[in-house]
Amino acid sequence: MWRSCKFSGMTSSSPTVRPAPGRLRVAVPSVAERVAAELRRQLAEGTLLPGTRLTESTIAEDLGVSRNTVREAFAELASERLVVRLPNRGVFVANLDAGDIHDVYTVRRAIEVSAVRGGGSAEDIAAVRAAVEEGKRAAEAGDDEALGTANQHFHGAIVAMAGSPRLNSIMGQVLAEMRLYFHKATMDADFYRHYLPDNEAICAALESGELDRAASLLLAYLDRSEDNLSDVHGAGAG
Amino acid sequence: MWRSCKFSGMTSSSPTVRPAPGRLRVAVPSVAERVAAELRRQLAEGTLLPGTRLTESTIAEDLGVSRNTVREAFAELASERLVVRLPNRGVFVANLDAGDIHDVYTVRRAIEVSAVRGGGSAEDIAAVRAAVEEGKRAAEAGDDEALGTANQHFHGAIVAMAGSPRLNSIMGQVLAEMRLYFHKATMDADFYRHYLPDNEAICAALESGELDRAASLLLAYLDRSEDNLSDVHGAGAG
DNA sequence: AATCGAAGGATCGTTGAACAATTTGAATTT
DNA sequence: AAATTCAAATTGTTCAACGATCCTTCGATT
Repeated sequence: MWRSCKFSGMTSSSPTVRPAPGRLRVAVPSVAERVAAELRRQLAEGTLLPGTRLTESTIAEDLGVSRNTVREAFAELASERLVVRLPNRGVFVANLDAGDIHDVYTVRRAIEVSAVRGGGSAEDIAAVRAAVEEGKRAAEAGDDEALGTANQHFHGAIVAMAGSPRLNSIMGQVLAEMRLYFHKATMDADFYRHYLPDNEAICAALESGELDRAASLLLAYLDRSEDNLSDVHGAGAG
Repeated sequence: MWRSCKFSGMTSSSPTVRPAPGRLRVAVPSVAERVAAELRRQLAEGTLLPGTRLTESTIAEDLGVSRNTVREAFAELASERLVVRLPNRGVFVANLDAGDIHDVYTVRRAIEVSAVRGGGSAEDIAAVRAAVEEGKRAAEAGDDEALGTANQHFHGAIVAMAGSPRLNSIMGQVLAEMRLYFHKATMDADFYRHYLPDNEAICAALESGELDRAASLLLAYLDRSEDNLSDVHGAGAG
């Protein structure tokens, strides 16, 4: 269940290292952050499925870090709702139910529509366009994985138009939650393929400055997407 | 700077306590959570001002907990953006700048407007009304503190209309960030008083089902509020 | 005299071990 | 079959230690 993936060992102290004199150090992530990143990666990848229990000591050993550090990583992931902490019982990979999915879409409707209504710079819109084309290429190549990724890029680019670090961060978390759900639900191979025309239409509306139109297209898209996903859920899970 | 406020001591073990047989225990918050709550309280109250450094060992001693526990609490507060962690330098109370304020308002515009557009149940709207009246009473009583609180209740009730746990949580964090800023900026005693008519108008529009009108009133309110706050900032801080 | 660089001290980051409290599941009893 | 007891496993929390890093001070150099 746990592939042994100690990441790059943390420092052997060579005697005379000058610690990069200038003020511009690259801010090496702490061990706790790296553990969180590693777990996040496995969650996104589907190695860790919803409901899986994450035992502190096991993860500590597997990653070669102390329990306390794992704990800090858990706190981070819990704040992102990727894992759930049951007091005295342990940490479990979040298992989204129908209500969560609806809630996630409520958040997406709020911030994506708002971002579209506010419009964006030429570069922002170019990034949206790039995601649309990325999706088309993935569809032609028949790469479903890449298609899903492109779709997330599309919606990420939509939110990025607002130029808000906080909205970007929220969107990132929400997309991570959705990824979690996707691994649980078995869905059509071309689940995303249906949305390519929507993405194209929304992007076109943005490019021609029809913000209101883009917003209503997006809203309709999100509603439909939520419906489809709920159907999948009904079929795929108990 | 730190009032000694060890919270209720954590358990002396009496020999034969039966641990409340049933499954319905009240989920006592962990020590880390209580530390986070205590710090959050002091941040909201203004005891801890923006820029203040929070030293692990000091807080650990003051609250009578271990450094590791304080660390977990810091992680929680950092995820809420109430404190900022500078690697190897320490944890500081977040010090919002003009960009942060703008960003916070971007988030508020997104989620508050969206919530209003979606409308709410009779109870939801009644809660909004209650917050409006709470504000009126505070204004009459000349209680500025209560006025600010009522205003936050008003906007909290707006978002609560969406019935989304995630949006509520986001709004809670955003309001906490604003409170942080308010303690730093010295503003007119009746800063909020100007907004009472706006709140009333928005609430009235909601009650009569004019959702679009309520949404545009709210949007205008938020824009004006952001402007006012930016002015205060320009005057009050360097 | 101003600048640069080398000690010193303080604090953070992380570890490892320890122990109490709690949950869980199995064995035992009624 | 239901209830009770008991032991094992895991979490929650503390404590002590140590290297790494930052900040300050002090002294040497140009």
